[in-house]
Amino acid sequence: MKNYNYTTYAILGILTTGCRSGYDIKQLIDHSLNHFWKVSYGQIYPTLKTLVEDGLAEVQTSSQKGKPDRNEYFLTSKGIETLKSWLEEPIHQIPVERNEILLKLFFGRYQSKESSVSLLKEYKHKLEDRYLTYVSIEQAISKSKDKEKDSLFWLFTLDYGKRVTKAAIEWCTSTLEQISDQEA
Amino acid sequence: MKNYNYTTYAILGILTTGCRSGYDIKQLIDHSLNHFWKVSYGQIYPTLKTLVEDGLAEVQTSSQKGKPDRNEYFLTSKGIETLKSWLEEPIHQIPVERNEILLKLFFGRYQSKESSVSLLKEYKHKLEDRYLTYVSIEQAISKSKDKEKDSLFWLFTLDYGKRVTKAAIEWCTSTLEQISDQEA
DNA sequence: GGAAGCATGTAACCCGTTACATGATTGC
DNA sequence: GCAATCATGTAACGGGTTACATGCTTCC
Repeated sequence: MKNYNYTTYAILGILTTGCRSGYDIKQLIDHSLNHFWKVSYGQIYPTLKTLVEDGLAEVQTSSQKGKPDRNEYFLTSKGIETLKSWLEEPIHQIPVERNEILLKLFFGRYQSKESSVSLLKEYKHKLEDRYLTYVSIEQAISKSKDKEKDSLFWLFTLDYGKRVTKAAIEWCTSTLEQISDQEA
Repeated sequence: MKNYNYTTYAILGILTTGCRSGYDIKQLIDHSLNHFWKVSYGQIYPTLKTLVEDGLAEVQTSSQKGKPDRNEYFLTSKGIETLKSWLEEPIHQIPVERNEILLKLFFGRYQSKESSVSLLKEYKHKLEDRYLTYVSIEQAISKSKDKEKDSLFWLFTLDYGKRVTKAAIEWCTSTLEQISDQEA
């Protein structure tokens, strides 16, 4: 079986959730996977094309009144098999997150104390925003009446986001304290 | 002032630490920045070339007995200015970490319970390894007699790695429990 | 009249990894 | 004799973002 990149598997997976068009896929990613996965239209449309070429999906163009035509994609059984076999594959390696603030802090000696402090404060603020976003998405999923079977798994990914973000916020607090205490 | 990519700033920063050659830079990154930054030779050598072209650094080729020639790079004052002004710039956005295991879990409904469990266990194991690596690097830095002024900042970045990794490990434990409890 | 949402798509560009090429010395 | 370490570099490829192009409808 041919190997695809992660983006292709992500799209394959999203096609199982009821999303059908490139536009739908983008919406779902932006609203539900955004904390650990991003995809642009520049990837989505070409990928959908190759899915069809490789027989993993089929297209159907539907006309709608008042809206542009939609190309709707449906997984074939081959598509479902490809997805499932990827899901069963072991994880290759945990990614190294490139972190701009750590890079700047690493060279902190060449920076004023004030500058390090303001970078950290700003970063902390962004993390706090992110945390609140996670909480609100979590509540939206928990409250939704049509408890899909997916929702448990979606909550797991949000829980990950919350825990890791919280740890990062605590690190900001601790680091800010240490920088302030230093040669006070 | 021209804008460069992060890799360029990373290399600019590393040149302040006493590393002089492309080889040295790679060594330092692999040993000290590896938990939040990676760079390959395919980036280092071309970048060093453009640093010289843009007047941010100067080269000096030195012959050594028993070893190949080394191209040693030294920052110019323009290079130091460029680094400093980047350090003072605010962070643009916190990165979205692409996470393969979250992507697979997101589609967990199409996967057997056993498969999700084994993915998580394997992931947890890798995180635990990573955690231990951080601890040992931390100890090496703390014990080193020549306490450089950099070491405090280096320890900050390791602390970040430890905290975030620990949170991720705890998430694995919690998620594994929840999957096991489910329709037991 | 204008913004926002729906909808699809391409081309240029940037960035990064991998594989390849070369070659000397040291230690097992 | 072989592996490892030191050392530099390029080319091909893969992946991703951004900007651009198009155009209709609905709501303010």
